[in-house]
Amino acid sequence: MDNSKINMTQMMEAFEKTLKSKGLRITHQRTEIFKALIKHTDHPTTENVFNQVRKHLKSISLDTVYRTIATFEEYGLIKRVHHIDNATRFDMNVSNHHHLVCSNCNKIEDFYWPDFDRMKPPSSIDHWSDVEVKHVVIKGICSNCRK
Amino acid sequence: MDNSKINMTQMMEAFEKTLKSKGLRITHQRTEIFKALIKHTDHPTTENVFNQVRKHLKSISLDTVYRTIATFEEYGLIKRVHHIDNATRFDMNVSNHHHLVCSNCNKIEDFYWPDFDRMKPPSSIDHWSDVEVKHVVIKGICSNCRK
DNA sequence: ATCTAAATAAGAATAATTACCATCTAATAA
DNA sequence: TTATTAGATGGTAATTATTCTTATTTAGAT
Repeated sequence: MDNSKINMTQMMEAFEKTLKSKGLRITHQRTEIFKALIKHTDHPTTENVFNQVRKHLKSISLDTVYRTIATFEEYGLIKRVHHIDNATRFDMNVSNHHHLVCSNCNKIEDFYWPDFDRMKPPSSIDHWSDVEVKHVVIKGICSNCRK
Repeated sequence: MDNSKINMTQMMEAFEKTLKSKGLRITHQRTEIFKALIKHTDHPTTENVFNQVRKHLKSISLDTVYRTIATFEEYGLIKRVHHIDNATRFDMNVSNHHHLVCSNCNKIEDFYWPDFDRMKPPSSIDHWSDVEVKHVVIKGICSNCRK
């Protein structure tokens, strides 16, 4: 068995554990949607996920994908990426990371920036409380488009 | 005459100069839309602008507001704010600044962070070129919602 | 004042997302 | 294992944001 399958199994076990601990049912649809999200690490739209899941579950409805993704987001299993074009995109990477967005093709790439993560926000925002997200978006031209 | 009117006059003159230099016509609609944007510094949606302009130009069409805002954006007169909720929002502040977003009421507030602006992105993104935007979004609870 | 390309209004079309409700099913307990 | 039931789903309609189309209007040049 190759590594990707071992990881997949581990991820699916963690997924089921999370759902159970939240009192959420483990349905065929949720399982397939989660698998699709693992497979699509390139910030898919809801439509992308829908099409992927349909390959294995032909009766899946788009609304279920919307609802399920919202549920996953609510329980921290995925992150909603601030809209870049017109469709919302999602990210299985829930660790602290940032985004590169290609001005040309709208591709989104994750990157890490520990030096930034360690910075304290300026005192001018002290009137805001519960700062739980500090996210950087950098726009430029990706290596593909530069060619 | 109070200061706000002096500033308004200056801004409108700058606006007309910009349009002329780009070969764009100075229409009644564009003028009213620009005035509405000056008035609405709280990151309005297209619909917000439309409603404001309608007070003075009852025949304005929503499509004109969309088109005009796109034109203004193209020529650097306003900035598009990365979607936070479902509607796109705009910002008359085209200087280098960042956004605070309230997790509770979705209010967007501008802030400045020179220490961040001076930072060089991590070398892990060196394969991207033409980095022209480096923007931070901080999420928290605004002073109003904290009360 | 006239002309013409650019801009607009009105409404239709499209795209993304959400709401509704009848039906189905996962999880629990008998 | 089966019955029960609240939670989840499918299909479709509705809503919301945005863009397109086309006939008409108008800003700015002549």
